[in-house]
Amino acid sequence: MAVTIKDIAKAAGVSTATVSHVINGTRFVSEEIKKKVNEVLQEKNYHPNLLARSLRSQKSKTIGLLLPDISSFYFTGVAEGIEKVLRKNGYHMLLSNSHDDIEIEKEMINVFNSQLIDGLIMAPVYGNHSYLQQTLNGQYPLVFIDRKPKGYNGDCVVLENIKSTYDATCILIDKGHKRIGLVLGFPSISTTEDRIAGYRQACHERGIAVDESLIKTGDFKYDSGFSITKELIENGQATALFCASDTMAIGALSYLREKGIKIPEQVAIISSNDFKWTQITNPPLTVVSQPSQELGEKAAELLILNIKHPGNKKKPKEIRLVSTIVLRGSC
Amino acid sequence: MAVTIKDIAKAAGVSTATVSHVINGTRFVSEEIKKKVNEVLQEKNYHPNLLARSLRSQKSKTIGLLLPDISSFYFTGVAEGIEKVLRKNGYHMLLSNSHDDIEIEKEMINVFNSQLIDGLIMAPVYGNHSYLQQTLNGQYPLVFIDRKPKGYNGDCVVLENIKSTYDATCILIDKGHKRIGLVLGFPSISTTEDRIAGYRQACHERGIAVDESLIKTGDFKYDSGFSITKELIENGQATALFCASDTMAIGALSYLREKGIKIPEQVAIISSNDFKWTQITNPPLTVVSQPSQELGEKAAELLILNIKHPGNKKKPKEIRLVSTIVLRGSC
DNA sequence: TTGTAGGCGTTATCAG
DNA sequence: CTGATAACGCCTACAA
Repeated sequence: MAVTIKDIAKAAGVSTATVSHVINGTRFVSEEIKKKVNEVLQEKNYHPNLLARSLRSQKSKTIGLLLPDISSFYFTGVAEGIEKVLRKNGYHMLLSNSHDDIEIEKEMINVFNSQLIDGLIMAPVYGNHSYLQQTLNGQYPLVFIDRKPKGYNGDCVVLENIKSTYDATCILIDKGHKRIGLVLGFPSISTTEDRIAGYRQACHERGIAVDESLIKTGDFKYDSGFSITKELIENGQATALFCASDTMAIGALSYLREKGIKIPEQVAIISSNDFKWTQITNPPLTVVSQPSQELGEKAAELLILNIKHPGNKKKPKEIRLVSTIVLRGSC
Repeated sequence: MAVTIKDIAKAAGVSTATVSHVINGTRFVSEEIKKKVNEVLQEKNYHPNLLARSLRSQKSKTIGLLLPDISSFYFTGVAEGIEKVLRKNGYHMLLSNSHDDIEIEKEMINVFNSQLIDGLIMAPVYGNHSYLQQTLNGQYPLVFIDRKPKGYNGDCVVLENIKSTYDATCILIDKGHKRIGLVLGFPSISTTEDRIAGYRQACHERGIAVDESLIKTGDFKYDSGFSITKELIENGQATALFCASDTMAIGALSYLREKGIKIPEQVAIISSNDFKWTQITNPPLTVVSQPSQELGEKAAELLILNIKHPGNKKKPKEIRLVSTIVLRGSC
């Protein structure tokens, strides 16, 4: 049995209230008693029961993080940024994986609803999130990351995907490409839609007709990157590709390499996400360097702000971070 | 205020005990009452307060996971394996990052000691772990992963690093290399020591004298991979490299590429960890494919076993998983 | 077959 | 300045 505040009180000859106040510094205690209590605390190696504390204080100092894929390089960077800020503020993180499945997402939210967390950061999966209206009764603040959910309005921290895809497309067009294929993630999530919008805008401004068959959606995974690329090259005669994720880009590169297609001579490529390994492919990849850590930090800061000031129920806040394009040999 | 069991009891005209028993199916309740209670439960959208439940039952159904680097591809795979098994068993996961710093590790363990978790999985950082003897009073079971700690004995799930490094070294020696450099992680952690042991054994058996200056330790990061490689090549005249982590291998490759050194003609390379991107470097990397997900799964299974059967205090169990070498163009 | 009531370890509200 | 004591929400003897 772990040692409790009661044990300390008895051993120090004071009340539990005094012990609690010594621990938390929440009201005046004479130096003498304080010293005595601290001694006993040390001696008995006391550690507060956070469960009991949370139950009583209605604050768990824990936030939930719901990611669609915890082994994605991108989301891992986000998680690290979040963790950094949480640590600095004395919060912990309960991590879950929605596996990009809305049923699992709902299930996890129900778990989080059990007073376990003071706030939630989530990347909403593909699907309709209007269910959050009922599921979540403003029990705790919520910050969306990476994607804006459908059917629910809330604070979010996202990337300027319209602009970065616009820029990337312009770069490709300016290099003379007319058939640029998009290797995208899930359809009808905001990042995918934004990317398509940016692409269309660039094509439109540069006077290039958009061939819808060059816009393909997948699931962010290697295999879909591979197969979409195959289609775009074989059937679509694409001469350039924009990949929405590093993992899909690896799939794309694998296909190109397998077919002996030269980069960038025959097919140019720009990928999202900048990781160390993008420098050592041959040629090195031109990438949209997404500030994943910073996104996590901003989200955590915003969430903690919302936790500390629950009153601020104005219109949802939206933070947009810009990515930068790093030009390398692949285009 | 969230709806409690008391509210349900009042609304359904029964006692809290009955409600609790209906929820948990823990004693007989007449069909009629059961139906009524369930209706109210639905209607009021009740969710149990897991904190209160945990406080009462002394079980939180949550385990802690302490990793040295949550953005490492390898540990991310481990986390995913753990998460998978936990989910299947109705457990949650509290994730923390020790940043390979023993002070942070201690601090996090103290947090975990606060009855928050039913068990802990951790990859011990570089340093002495005898402090665990006092810090941990068998409050909850603990499973170490990836590395065996110094100064503390406990269950662990690790990789057969002696054998895999032995095999890798043999491959390089058999290709005619006599000056094989080791690009390792932290000194005196078990994985590093095991790798050195495997290397020595291979050299010894093949009649090659070990030049100690070819054995270099770092911190698993890109920069140390880069600088160690520079040293090994420039000063050590190494013609082959074994890298202890993917990230260090990227650093190594960056250096080699920068210097225009041909792989594998001038320098051969074998790296730990098999990720998709290792296939698209030029040439594709020969790797020690480490079963990171499986390691996570095994660790979680072992931990849950220990949680459910606390009596088993025999000698610490040690599970060793074998890696397989995937031959590609880099050696 | 169901209800009452005590307690898990804290914090917070009273008194004193 | 400090001590009792009542909650927090749930589970579970024990009673009825």
